[in-house]
Amino acid sequence: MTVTLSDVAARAQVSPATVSRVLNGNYPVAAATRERVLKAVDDLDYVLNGPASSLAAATSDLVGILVNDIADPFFGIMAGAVQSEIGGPGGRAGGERMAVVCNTGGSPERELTYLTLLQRQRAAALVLTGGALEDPAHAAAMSAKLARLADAGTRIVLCGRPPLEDSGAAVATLTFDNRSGGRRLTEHLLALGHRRIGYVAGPVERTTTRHRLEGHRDALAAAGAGAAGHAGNAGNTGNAGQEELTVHGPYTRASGYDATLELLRRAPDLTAIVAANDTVALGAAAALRDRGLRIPEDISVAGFDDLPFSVDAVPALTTVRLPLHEAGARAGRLATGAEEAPPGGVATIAAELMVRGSTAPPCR
Amino acid sequence: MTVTLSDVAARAQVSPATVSRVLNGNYPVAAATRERVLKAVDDLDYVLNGPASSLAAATSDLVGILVNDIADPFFGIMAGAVQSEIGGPGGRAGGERMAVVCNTGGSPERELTYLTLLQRQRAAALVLTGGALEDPAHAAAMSAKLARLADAGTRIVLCGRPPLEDSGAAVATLTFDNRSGGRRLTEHLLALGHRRIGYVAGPVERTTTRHRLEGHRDALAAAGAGAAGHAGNAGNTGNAGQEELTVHGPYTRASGYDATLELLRRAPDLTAIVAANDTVALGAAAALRDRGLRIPEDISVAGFDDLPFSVDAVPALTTVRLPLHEAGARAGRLATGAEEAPPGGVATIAAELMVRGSTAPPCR
DNA sequence: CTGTTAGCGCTTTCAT
DNA sequence: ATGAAAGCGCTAACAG
Repeated sequence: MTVTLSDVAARAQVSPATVSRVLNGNYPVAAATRERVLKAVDDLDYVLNGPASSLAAATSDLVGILVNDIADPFFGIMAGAVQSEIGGPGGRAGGERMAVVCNTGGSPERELTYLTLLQRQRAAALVLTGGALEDPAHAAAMSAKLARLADAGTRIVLCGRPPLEDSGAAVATLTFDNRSGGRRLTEHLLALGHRRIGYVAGPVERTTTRHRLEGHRDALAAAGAGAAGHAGNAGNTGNAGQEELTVHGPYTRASGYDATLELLRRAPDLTAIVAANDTVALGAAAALRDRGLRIPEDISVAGFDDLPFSVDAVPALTTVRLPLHEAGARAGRLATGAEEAPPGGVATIAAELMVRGSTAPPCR
Repeated sequence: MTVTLSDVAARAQVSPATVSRVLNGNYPVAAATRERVLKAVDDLDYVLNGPASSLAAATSDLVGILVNDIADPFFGIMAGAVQSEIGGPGGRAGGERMAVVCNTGGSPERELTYLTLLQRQRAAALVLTGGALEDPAHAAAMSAKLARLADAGTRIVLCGRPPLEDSGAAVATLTFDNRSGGRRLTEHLLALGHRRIGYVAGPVERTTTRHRLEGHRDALAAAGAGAAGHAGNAGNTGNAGQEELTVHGPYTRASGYDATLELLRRAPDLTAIVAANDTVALGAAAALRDRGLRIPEDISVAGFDDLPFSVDAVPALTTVRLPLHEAGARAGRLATGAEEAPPGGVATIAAELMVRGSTAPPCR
């Protein structure tokens, strides 16, 4: 019923082995023979049996992509870029890899389970995107599983995630400089004259959250120290009270909205709000608007990531640009071996401050 | 080196068949035996070989999802919803299906190639999202391939795409009512008093583009007829000049921007612009702003889809809401057989008009 | 409820 | 450059 390799072989009057060689193009075959085989394939409408092929070859052409949430453009952009480079149709000849996108929803169990599932599929490569959970037990479990996968020949790439601590596994890492980005953003606000800055952070125990927040606090601390040096007055820029001006929540618009209301309650004299990312910033802006506050006249707002919609916010959102597409594309090339791993296995990807209309000097 | 089913069997002192039965949970096994097997699996850190399993069972647990562009939230939301229902980790017991997301970029060749690739993988199901190309040759090729896939046992679901014309293949279809949505949106503008309405359409030869545009023109035609009936004056609401007020382009912000400038050039007296979707509308709004026009005082703007960012536009975007998440989830259930196909195989999903701040009566 | 026995369709040495 | 043959690791009848 279903046509197999040997059917093709029979029709082309060659052995199954030859057909296989033609199809895989990884072995010399006489041009004439190749033509004959290709014609037979066409005549018979033959489609290779992937599982059989993967079983025999002990590897598949599946590339796993782990994301928190594919509906979020932050991940969608990276996933799309990875895909464009792993050689789907239209890619280089023979490259017919497909992307298996796995939504972890930020759950550690699912992350681990997907790793197992991908191991089961004998995935050719694995790209883990976005920040990592900070739980040590989970990190250890991940490292162990990744090491096993790497041993089995699966290429591992981290994209927008900090390098693995321990694991001796050969893992290529592209990490975003969230810390510097966060620092530069807050420095920008400080330079404008802001002193009371609210911070809507991401969920706790995630590297992205922590790094961005640390950058923010680094900037505050530096400014506080500087001010103290100048006038012996650390004012409100020190870390005292910083906790009070920080609210954690998921990377969602709703979280930005609610957290902003809460911050306003805690500190009505806020002149700026920094959000964990652009989506959260949109929620923050909505809350401020609903409170009758003008941006940036009454209060400045800033985000992070520079997602496509951010430039269209009104006023346009000041944010930190992460080259998501470029990073994803590079991750895709690393996953296929088309590009060399960076020296030391880790490359840090710079974040760029984008100053736009949503931030301005505080009006006194 | 790598541990196999029989290793587990040996350790648990049972036959390989029993281990397989435990793992697949589709056959009665004594509780005690099951425990023993599970323990051996755990001890040995055994991971099932997916390709081998798929080869023997003649089916895989892969579900293909075809999208135009996964970075676009329109597709990201649907893909995420499909995924959440096909029973990845955390889904119902035993359901360990994974989603293979295929970016076609709107290219017919890639669409076809991905179909072949998924056929090669013996995908358990296939979800095709978004509008279809209108080229008859391509449509025929798609139908033929889908029929073959369906024959081979792959469940086919169309999500947000019109039903297949010919194909006798058993395909479940969830189609968006783009036409009604488009009509209602334009009716809303007409009711507000707009008569000169520009339309930034999507790419030609796509069903989504055509249906939305037809809805728009239906509304105009109806209004023209009505006006004629009343006062013998079809004014500018007839189809005369409609071509001039329509510009086609891709579903991108840039297209919205450029097309709007072009429309303004052609017809400076426009009082409203309808965009093919929200992303395009954002570009249109940006162009208008750059031209110094206020929304909605000087000119109204409307989109389509109601993507998450649309409510945060300033002013909030009037648009047509498509229940992308719900549709995707349902498609996922259809793909796994968890839900019955709708009667006749086709369900039309209603679009809901969302009137917000970006549309208002034209000011004379 | 459990074991035995054949393959599933392909790749890949090893010959020639 | 091509063919022959031996599995890859698992599932699914079929017995018992």
